[in-house]
Amino acid sequence: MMKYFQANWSDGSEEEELVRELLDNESPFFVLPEISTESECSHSSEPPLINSLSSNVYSGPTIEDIETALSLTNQNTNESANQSISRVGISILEKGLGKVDNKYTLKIKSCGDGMADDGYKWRKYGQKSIKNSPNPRSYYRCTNPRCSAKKQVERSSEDPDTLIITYEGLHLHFAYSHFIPTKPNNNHPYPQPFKKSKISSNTTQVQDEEAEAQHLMDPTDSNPVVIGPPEELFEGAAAGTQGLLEDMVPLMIRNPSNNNTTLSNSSYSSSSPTSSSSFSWSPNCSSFDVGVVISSTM
DNA sequence: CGCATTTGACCTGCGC
DNA sequence: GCGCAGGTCAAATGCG
Repeated sequence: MMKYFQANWSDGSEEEELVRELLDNESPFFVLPEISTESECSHSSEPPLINSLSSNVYSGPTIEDIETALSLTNQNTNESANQSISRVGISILEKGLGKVDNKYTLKIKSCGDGMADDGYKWRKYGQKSIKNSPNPRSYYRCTNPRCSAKKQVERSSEDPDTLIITYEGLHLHFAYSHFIPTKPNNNHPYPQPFKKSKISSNTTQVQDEEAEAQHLMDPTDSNPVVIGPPEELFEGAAAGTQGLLEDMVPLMIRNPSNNNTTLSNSSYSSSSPTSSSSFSWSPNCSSFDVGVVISSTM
């Protein structure tokens, strides 16, 4: 099932994008539980306190580091430049965000009993006690049937307040923010919520979608990356009966005041200055690997 | 009633 | 081959 995903992981852009999201303290994608005397997490209505937390939560690479890496990505196109980019990426990873076997590990302060909320909707599918560790590890899977991104959350044995989150796979949600600005004429600025569908009852549809994704990512295609006009892709997703974009809803609800930030802060708003104003689309923009999740454990 | 979580069973990979 | 540990599945359970 995952075989057609492999080819894209070596492309550093996914890594950069994933790193970027993991570190983006201005993004709504990583909302930490609120630090307050009321140990209650602010989920949907409170703005993230990332800025105030960042120094406590994460001492590794900053978004500026990622910006630097991304800017280098755009300014350099030849092979030597790519090697430079790779070095930057490695540098970023070495600064605190761990990467092991294509899994990204992020250590954050849990700020109480709540777990970090990265803004996505995860479904817990398992929990295991780990040998030599007093803390069990929880396994989460993205609830989007087209996204098989997973994450593992465990509490650090060294610091009970620190959560170790291991991300495996690239969220297709990365692509959402790139779709949104492309529909300025749409009456609804954001994708409309879809009626939540049961995963178990949509097996056939999911299979169809996976087949579609496989088709889109067919490495035998003459152009496996450019899968068509992005607008068509967007409309196809938005017009479909499957809630491809449904996860955007909690995202928007979570940070309604951050929508502009989300949009303007989209990775390629700054990384594609020379691209068409209507859309940023290039073979290097692999965030459009819709439905693509890179699995490192195959 | 629908959905998420819990949790024990099962599967798989790896080292001995 | 066997045992162990990590990862996943799925029935049971809880909750709104």
